Formats: sequence, C-alpha cells, structure tokens
Amino acid sequence: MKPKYYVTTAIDYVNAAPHIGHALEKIAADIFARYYRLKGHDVFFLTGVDEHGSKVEKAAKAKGLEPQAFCDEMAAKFQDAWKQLNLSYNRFIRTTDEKHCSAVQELFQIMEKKGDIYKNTYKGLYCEGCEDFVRERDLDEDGNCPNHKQPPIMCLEENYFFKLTKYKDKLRKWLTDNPDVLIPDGRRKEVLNQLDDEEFGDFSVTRARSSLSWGIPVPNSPDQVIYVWIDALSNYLTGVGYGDNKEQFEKFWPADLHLIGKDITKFHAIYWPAMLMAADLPLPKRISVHGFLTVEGQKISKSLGNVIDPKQLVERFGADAVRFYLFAAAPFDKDGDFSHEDFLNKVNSELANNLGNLLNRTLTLVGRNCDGKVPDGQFENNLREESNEIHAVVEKHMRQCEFAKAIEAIFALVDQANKYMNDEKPWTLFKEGNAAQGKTVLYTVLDILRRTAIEIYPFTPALAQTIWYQLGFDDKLDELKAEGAWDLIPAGQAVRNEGPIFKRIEEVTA
RNA sequence: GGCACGGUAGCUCAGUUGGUUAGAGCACGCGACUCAUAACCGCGAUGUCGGGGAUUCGAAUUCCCCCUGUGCCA
Repeated sequence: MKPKYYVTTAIDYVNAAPHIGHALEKIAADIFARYYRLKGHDVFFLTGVDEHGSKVEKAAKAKGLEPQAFCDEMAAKFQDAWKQLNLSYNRFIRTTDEKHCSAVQELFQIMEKKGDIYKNTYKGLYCEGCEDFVRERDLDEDGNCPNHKQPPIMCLEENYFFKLTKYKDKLRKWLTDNPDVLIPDGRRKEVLNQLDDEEFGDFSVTRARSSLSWGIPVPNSPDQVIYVWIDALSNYLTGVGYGDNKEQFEKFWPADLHLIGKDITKFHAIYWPAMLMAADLPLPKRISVHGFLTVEGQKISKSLGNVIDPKQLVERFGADAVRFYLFAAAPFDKDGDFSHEDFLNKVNSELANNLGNLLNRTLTLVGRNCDGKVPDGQFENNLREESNEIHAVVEKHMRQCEFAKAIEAIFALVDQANKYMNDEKPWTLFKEGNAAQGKTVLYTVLDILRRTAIEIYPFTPALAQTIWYQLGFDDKLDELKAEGAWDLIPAGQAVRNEGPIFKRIEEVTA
C-alpha cells in the first residue's frame, strides 16, 4: 500500500485580502505535497480560510454585505491567488462549510461529555479590537489595550472552558519525548517554558452570542457561540473528513505536517494537541513554525503601503520565479525579506543563467552534433557520485524544512555541470573528431538536467515540466512514479529545443 | 523586568568539539572562451567576525560586562 502524507497550512482570516506573507506558507505546503507525490505517497494537502468572528462580521457590514456573502467573496480571492501560484491542494476548507460546522459541534460534545469542557463565569476586561479578554497589567498607562489603543470593557460572562490544566503534564511529556515534533527547536523550548508557567491555565472556548454572533452555536446552549480555537483548529480534522468521510479521515489522520507562522505557535503546540487528547485522537507528527516575510526590510502593513499582492507578482514574473525566490533567498524558520533587487538577481542568476542556459546550450549542441537525439554516451564517472547523491542530500534538508539548503544543493550540481562543459568543450571534441567523448559529455549533462528537473519540481513545477519536455519526455512530472524516475535518460530520445525556458527579467524599476 | 536566540565582506548568510593566510552565493572589477539567455568558466578586492575585558601558546568559536535587534513570558 502507498504510504500517505497529510500536510496542512494555517487557515487565513478573511478580513483582509491575501498577501505575499500568506503565500509563503501555502507554497511551502505545496512544495511538500509535490515532493511526496513524486516519492509515490498518497498525499492530502489541505488549506483554506477562517471565516467566523466579529471582525469578519464588521468588515461585511462595512461593505453592506451579509457575512456569508462577504466570506464567499473573500474565499474566492484566496482561491484565485493560490491557483495563480500553482498550488495543488486537495481541498480548500472554509469554516462556514456545513460539514465543518456540524463536525465542530460533534467534537465539542465529545469533549464536554468527557468532562474536559465545563461552564464557568468569567469576569474580566474585554478588548473589542483583540476580540479577546485582556489582563489589567497588560494595559498601557492610559488604561488602553496596547494593541488597539482603546479602553477595554468590563465583562461578566458565563462561558465554557477547556480543561487545559488536566493535560499539561502529558503535553510536556509529548514535547520532551518527541523533540522532532515541533521545529525549530527554539520554538519547542519556548512552548515548554510556557507550560511551566503556573498561571497558564484553562482557557475559554466560547463567547456569549451577544458579543460574537457570527460563529458556530454551542450545541444545546443557544446563547453561547464556539470561539476561534475549537472552530478554526478543527479544520485539520474536518478537512480530511472527520464527522463526514470516515474512511478518508482514518486513512490520513494524524497530520504528518502542520505548517504554521510563529504567531500561532502556542495554539498549535498547546491548545491543539490538548484538544486532540481530550477527543482521544492521535497527535500530529510534526509542527513546523516558519518566520515572517518583510518587504524591502520593513514589516508588511497596510499603513506602510508595502503589501505585495501575490497575484500581481505572478502576473509580472510568473509563479515559478516567485516560488523559487521565496524559498531560495532565506531560511524558512527565520524571518525573510522580499527585496525587488534581490529577487531579480537571484532569479536571473539561478533560473536563467545557470539552469536555463545549461539546458539551452546543451540542447543546441545535441541538435548540431547528435541529430537532436540523446547520444548513446556513458555517464561521466567523475560526476556520478555527486549526481547520485543529490536526491539524498535534498531529502535530508526537506526533512528539516530547510528549503534554501535543498535548493543550494541542487544548484551546486548545476554549477558542476556548467563547469564540466567548459572544461570538456564538447563543441571542440566534435569538431576534432572525438565524437565518443563529446557524446559522453552531452549524455552526462543531459542526465544531470533530468535529475535536476525532478529535484527542482516541487519548487518550480512548471519550469521543471518544461525541462522534462525539452529533454524529450512525454509524461507529466506530477504523475511520475518514484521507481522509474531514477533511471538514466534513454539514449535515442529526441529532444525538443524550443528556446530558453526562463528568460532573464530585464527590469530596473520597482 | 525575566528567559531564549541573533549581531561575520555592499547584500543574504555558512562557519563542527577553540588551532595554520575567516568562507559561499549575489553584486562589483579584470581575464579567458564562444556551445549558450552579454550567459558559462577562471582570477581578484573589501571584513578591527557588535564594543570592552578575561582565560589560553592560540578565540568569530569559552567566561564576564556593555551596546543593539528579535522572540516568548511578565
């Protein structure tokens, strides 16, 4: 039976349009989805949007729309952006999906029945901007919420609470016994630290309908609405069929990888596994926390006006260039910067000058000297080891979500091939009548290109497919099965030199 | 305020347990080549390795203090 692989992204809140920062994580998930499909896994890639909450309700009202209509509009924007970026998700979940809502209620009742959800009266300050309770000591000198600069409201509210305290020890053990379950390691330590905080206790999982009407009602308690945690986090379950498609759910759960941003570490590493424990469900195998993207060195913000629309970027430069740059330029677990100048440099240098040009020069020589067919040469021994090892090296880095290192390794091989060509000078070999050695050189480089297409495919799928095609293959890379993929390129196969696969981007202004 | 992690070439970053002239890519300059997308290949310059002090025959690498950035908690 094929091994399964289930990867998720955080679901984005629909109160604002998608920007390049949202895209980073979705592309990362797509890279894994494609990577594992290529390895022959049965992959489920889930992404989607979070649609409940009073901010959405307010945003809808401001546009004169019903919340659902507003959500429909926003969800379409996200789906459109992801389509442009070539994301191969299996399902786009929306928290207003009927099946999701009923499954969330079911889950709520399971946890309640177990005694892990209980009613309690909460008295405290509530900030409308945060949509959350705040503590007095967190307020600034004027008594305002430090994030929203407005005074909180005193609330006396009866809510349902989740018994987190019951699971603290189990959580601590989970995170200690499985150091790989949360990466990078610094985040894991951060979370363990939080668990040791005595004041860190049960948290409320519902709100009064009066303060939150746009949400999933608590079963048998119509005055209460399920707050974000249980609603949003559960998408990872309902997205693969929890409460709906039992067979599919049991096949894919638990998730092999949750990709999240650093701002929601606590919810995914503490609240979420605790909820799963309460529901007697297996825990995710890994949570990978990534950094944020800055633009030209500055935080992405509407007021700075530096929000990059991924759609526009893709329209100008293509999905492959954008995907490539985001993961080649910066380490995934740290904050990275999107700089226009750096973007052009990196993309031109690697995709056009190194990889694109290597294919182009090779195919031209094949056309001129080998009748446009892969010659019956040998694979050069000196390059064999490096070429054979590339996959293992890439795999090692992929396992750690170190995309930049994987890309670096791939391009090191491309560099080798370029250098090899310069050293061997096949154009001279053919001219001087040493066709055998000339064929060996071309054959070797062609096969390195074949390997490169496979390795680079998760990052730049369309580009990889074009290389594949120009090398004379007719099948689709995303349907390639792992076993056959590693054979050498067949001699006699007609190549297709249809010009540069990635043109240099000549542009000075932003 | 506490804890954690960073501060290394113009830019993005590597630098194992301390050891000969501190590295890579990009950008820059020069050279060579011409199969190729003025690409590829070779050569080169630049760094008080945040500052100060300590340990050591020897520290970017260990210890202390300070400055600065980030994250988590308060």
